[in-house]
Amino acid sequence: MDLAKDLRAKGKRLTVQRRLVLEAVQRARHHVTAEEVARRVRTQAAEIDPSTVYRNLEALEELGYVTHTHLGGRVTRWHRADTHRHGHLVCRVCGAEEEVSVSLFAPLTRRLRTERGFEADLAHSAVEGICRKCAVVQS
Amino acid sequence: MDLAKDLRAKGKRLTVQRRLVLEAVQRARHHVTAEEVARRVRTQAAEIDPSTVYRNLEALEELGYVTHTHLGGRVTRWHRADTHRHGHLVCRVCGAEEEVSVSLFAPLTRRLRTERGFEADLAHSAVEGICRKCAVVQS
DNA sequence: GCTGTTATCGCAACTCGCCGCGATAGTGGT
DNA sequence: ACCACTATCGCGGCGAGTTGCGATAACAGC
Repeated sequence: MDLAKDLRAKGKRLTVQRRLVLEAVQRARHHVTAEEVARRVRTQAAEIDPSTVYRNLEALEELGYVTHTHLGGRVTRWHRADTHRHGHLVCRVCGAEEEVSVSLFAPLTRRLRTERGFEADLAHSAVEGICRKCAVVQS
Repeated sequence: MDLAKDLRAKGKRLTVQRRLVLEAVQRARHHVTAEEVARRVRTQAAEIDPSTVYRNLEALEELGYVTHTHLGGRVTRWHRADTHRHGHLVCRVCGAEEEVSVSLFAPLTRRLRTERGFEADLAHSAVEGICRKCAVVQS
């Protein structure tokens, strides 16, 4: 697929900065914060402003290349859009993150759709709680 | 119940600022942001610093008087702790908020506990998605 | 290629939430 | 009442993320 052509078809342009931001997210093995993307990008090209990184992450999400997830409540993580969808469990005590299959959320999603007409995206926000390890310690 | 006595028993003090922050949250009909609390408080007492509001909300939460919920991912809302527990649905398109009974989350909570040993607090974070009204418009 | 249009960039400044520090003022003990 | 102790306060400043604006450069049309 031709990235430049795809972008142009949507009235967007392929800039050096945009390409580097996209590559940084795609190369990342796991989820990364915007700040991590900015750091990675700067090792490649001298002076790319943080605001440019934020704007490009937003633009690339709109175009369907990347997505973001809210972990905890304050932290936002970005990852490529073509990997399998999954939910997140975040421990409030130790901060550990676990991934869970979205199929676990399916019954709730279905119920919210039929009972409230609400199309939930449970993969977008993490589920906060206390993980097994910390639950033992606390009690 | 004697607020001052209750606080003292926990090694905390009852200051003017703390009382005003608590009252502001309790008087609020719905959930309020820290900034709204700060504004309400300032109409009562001249100069209360925003940082004082943040610290007091935190302290009051620790003491069990208030709780907070992450809506959307960026916004944090506070409310009194003695009302019934409930979950939140937030529409990504129009921003509308709906409350839902926590009982809807019970099956998922149970499943996460038995299968992953994870004690989820689904009332703490909002579920993002698209509400009935916006779903119709979009399609 | 050359040129006009305008998406995007870098910069500066701003907001929100948070933290460290010295000053202030609740609180328990005399 | 007064004093010592220390939780809490106001202030200044930091970090992440956002926004407005003039400058730059990607793209389309000739």
